[in-house]
Parts: sequence; C-alpha cells; structure tokens
Amino acid sequence: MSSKKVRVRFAPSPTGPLHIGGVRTALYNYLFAQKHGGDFILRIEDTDSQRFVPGAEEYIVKAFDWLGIKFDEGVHLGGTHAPYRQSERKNIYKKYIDQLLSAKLAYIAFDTPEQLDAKRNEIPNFQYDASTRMQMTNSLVLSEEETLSLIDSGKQYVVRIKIEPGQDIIVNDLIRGEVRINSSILDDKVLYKSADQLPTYHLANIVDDHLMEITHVIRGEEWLPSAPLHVLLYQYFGWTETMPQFAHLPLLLKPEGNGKLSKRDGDRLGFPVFPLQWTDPSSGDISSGYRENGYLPEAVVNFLALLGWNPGNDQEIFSMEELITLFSLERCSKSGAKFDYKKGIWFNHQYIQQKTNGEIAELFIPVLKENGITSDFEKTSKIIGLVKERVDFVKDLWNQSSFFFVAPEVYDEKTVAKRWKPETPAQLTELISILETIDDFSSHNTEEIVKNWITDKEYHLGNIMNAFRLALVGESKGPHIFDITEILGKEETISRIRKAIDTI
RNA sequence: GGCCCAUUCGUCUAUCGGUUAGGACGCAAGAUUUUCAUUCUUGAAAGAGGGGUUCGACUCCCCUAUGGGCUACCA
Repeated sequence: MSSKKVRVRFAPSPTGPLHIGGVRTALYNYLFAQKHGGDFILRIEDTDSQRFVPGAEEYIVKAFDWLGIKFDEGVHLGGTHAPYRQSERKNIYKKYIDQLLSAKLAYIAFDTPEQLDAKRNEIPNFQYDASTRMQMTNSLVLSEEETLSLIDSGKQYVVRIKIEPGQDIIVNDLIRGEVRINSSILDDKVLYKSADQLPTYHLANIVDDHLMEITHVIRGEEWLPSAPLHVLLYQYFGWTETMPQFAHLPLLLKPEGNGKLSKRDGDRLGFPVFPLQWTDPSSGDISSGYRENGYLPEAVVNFLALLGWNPGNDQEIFSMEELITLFSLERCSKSGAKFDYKKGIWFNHQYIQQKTNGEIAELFIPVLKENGITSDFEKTSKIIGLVKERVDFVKDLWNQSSFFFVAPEVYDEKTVAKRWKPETPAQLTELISILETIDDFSSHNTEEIVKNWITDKEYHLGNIMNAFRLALVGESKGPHIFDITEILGKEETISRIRKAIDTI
C-alpha cells in the first residue's frame, strides 16, 4: 500500500439521467474516499458528441446533492485539476496522442467506417490488430510522405493504439484478484476519433486519471474487458509506477429474468431506476425518480450500499457515517445482484419509522396541500405519530390520515353491513349525550368514560366501537379510536356521529 | 462465434477445510389489536452437475452446465 493520498473519481457520461447502478458505483467511491480521508472527484466524460444530452450534467449534480453524496472536486465545484469536463480538455489529449504517435506506439489509420463495415462482413470475426493491420490503410503500410499528403489533403483519420501480440497483460483487481489476458485477443482500439476530433474514452480516461492523480479506479464490471487495454496504455506512457489500482464492481441485474437492469424494467415493474425524475428533452418522456416516488435519500443509499457489499454481520440499517467506517472493497461481492425493489420499500419503511414526526411533517405538509388541506405543524406531527408505522412512503400517509382532515362522505358498504346493527343509531345517539358531558377530551379520559358507559349499560363493546369508528373514519381502519377523537375534538366527533346516523 | 467474469434458500447475502449452513426481504401460519395496519412468534426454503486434493469440502483445483459482461471513430 502506498502512502499517497487516496483520490477516486466518478466519471459519468452525460447521455441521460443517472442510472441507479451508476449511483451505487458513485456511492462506493464516495465511501472509499471518505474512509481513507481521500478526495472524490466528479468528472464529466463527454467525449461522445453524438450522444450528448443537454441537462444530463445538471441532473447528475442534483441527484448526488439529494442523495448526500458529496464531492471534493468536480465540474460543479472546480478544483486544482480543472477543467473537469473532457470536452474542455481537448488540447491536453492531443499532446499525449502525439507522444504515442512519435513513440510508434500508435499509428494513423485512414479506413472509413464504411470500409471497416465491409471488412467485417467479408471476414468473420474481423479484428483490427497485428494480424490484419498490414492489409488496411494506415501509416504502417503507407510511406511517411503518403501519410502526410493524405492528411494534408484533408483525409479523415483516426489514431489507433498499436498492440504487440503474444504478451500477457495482468490486471490486479482489488475485488477479483489477478486477471490475466493475452494481448493477442486485443484489437488496435481507436484512441482518437475523426468524427468529433476528440479522444475515445480509453485515452481520455487514462490521461485524466493520471493527471488528476487518481489512486483507485472503482467502476462497473462492464469495464473489466477493457482494463487490459488501460493497463497497456499506462505502460506505453511510462506511468506504471503511479497506475491506479482497479476494482470492478458486479452489475445490478433485472429483478426478474435476465440481463442488466434497464429503464424499461422500472416502467414495467413499477419502481424507479433513476434517483430523480427525468424528462427526456427530445421526446418529452418522463422517467420516474426515487425522490418523486417518496423514497428517503437515506433509504436509497442504505439499500444500494447492501447490493454488492455487506459488513460481514447481520446489521442492515446503516447511517452514511457507519457505512463510511465499515466499507471495504474486500467485502464487495463478485457476482451480479438482482435488483430487489421490494427490499428497497422495506428500507424506506424503516427510515420513515426512524424519522421524528416533525421531520415527516415537513415532507407531508406539501402532500396535504396537493389535496387541498392546510394543516398546522403541531397537528400534522401528532397525526403522523399515530399513523406513520403503517406506511412505507410519505405519500401513503394521506390514505391513512385523510379522515383526520375531511369527514367521511361515504361509508364502506361491507363495514356497514357487518357493523351497523338495528340498535346502533339509538346507541350512538346515547353516546353523543355522553360525549357532550366530557370536558377533558383527551384520549385517555374519553376512553375511560365511554368504556364505563358501555360496561354499565352492558352493551356489546365491539358493536359500539366499530360503529363509532365507522362514523368517524368511514371504514374499518385507522389508529386507536380515542386518539382519533382527541385530535378531531368534541364538536367534530359529535357532528360526525350525527351525520352517520342521518345518512346510513 | 471469440474473450473475460461469476455460480449458497425465489431475492440480497454470512460462512475465509470440521456449523443442526446463519440473517434479511418476500411468502405461509399463529399471537396481539374492539377495526385496518404495525409488531411479535413460528414455519417452508439453498451449496448447479461431475471429477479430483484432503482424515474431512459450500469453502482449494479441473471439467461441464448455466448466468452475466465485452467484442464501435459509445461510454
């Protein structure tokens, strides 16, 4: 282990909203950086001008802000290694391309995409590599004069890495151990594109990681096959001494069936795959987000943390601070994890319970507003205290508590059939007169008085109470009945009983 | 097709050669609750298959099978 300061990065491509798998990768990077007192950098890899989507970068920044994942440097913060947007680092890459070119570790290729396609159709398993490059149009087969005159004539070209076949390349992965592959199976990857005059991911990534002094590259498993190429690039540049350590994280898979988790799974199964809601700027399509679906950021973080990592014991609920102290790459699993969104709901339930009634009230008051209700903080908090254990999401609170704010308009038929006996109206009228005598309408006091009355009269407790509930709530649900009457107050309670007697 | 990675209950996972293979989600049953939930208790549920190595393999090695990823002038 080197004593260098840990520096890690999350480097998304601004091609759309941030996928939940990307969020997990970023989270692990963040936890790792925090744990080692290191830096966490947000770098935007926008070297594909074709796929650039406006607003994506802002979305990414907002999403991390909501999740509580903080960066030390990045596009939105600046820093000592700015700029952090690859499109703004064009000139930097040019220099390194030239370095590779003059060292004869890369070469210029003039083959057009059409020619390459033709080649691929013609030869099965065609690969641009040591076995084929001498049959193509590039600076290896052309003389220097020919090459230069082609460039001068404005002919489009790419720069390809020149890979020597037959050598073993070793990638030391912190999660998977040693991965050894032979360079013969690698192709001469394009490092510099003619299409948009920008480097490809591979080149930009290595140059930036080097320049930004990245010590650990923690990324998704989809990068494992290109890791040998990256190692080779570090060798070509002579940067092996400072080459970062790699850790390839297992992928997040579809909840059912096979394959990588995708946006469509979320739509189909009814759960978000993005942290925040996203509106596609070109199609106008809306993809739902965790935040808009009522998830608490702490719950999302906790849930994601456990998808591919565990502390080795039975603890499941963790604060960010706990995750930071407990996290380690060694305890990351190697195999892909199916996305169990039902467990995500359970986590949200846990966090709702953990929050104070006041904290939930802050979130619930806007929901009340949407339903046309204005309620003060005190009352709202009190109601939340009575119903929050029955909900998974803040928005569910409305279903569970609407009767506190609005008297029932209709009475659940089934409950009426079961609970409304012929003698009920008379008993409830009697109950009204009892309630009218009560001055202290607190839950405990009202309960004692009403129950004494029922006992004295030898009425059936269940019948009275259920009819009473039906009058107040409109159906057979809800918290302790005298907790409801306390909040409703004497006047409203009595008025609801009258209304029930009149309408049923 | 080629290359790489992986494989414990339905799902997420613990186990770092000797365990009645543990926990959680979900599911089922029961208890509590005057209602509906919550909660609690209990239960069903797993080492892909085949070879080795070893006194002894879920654990180490090999093969097969299965799953996943990559194979672009995308990241």
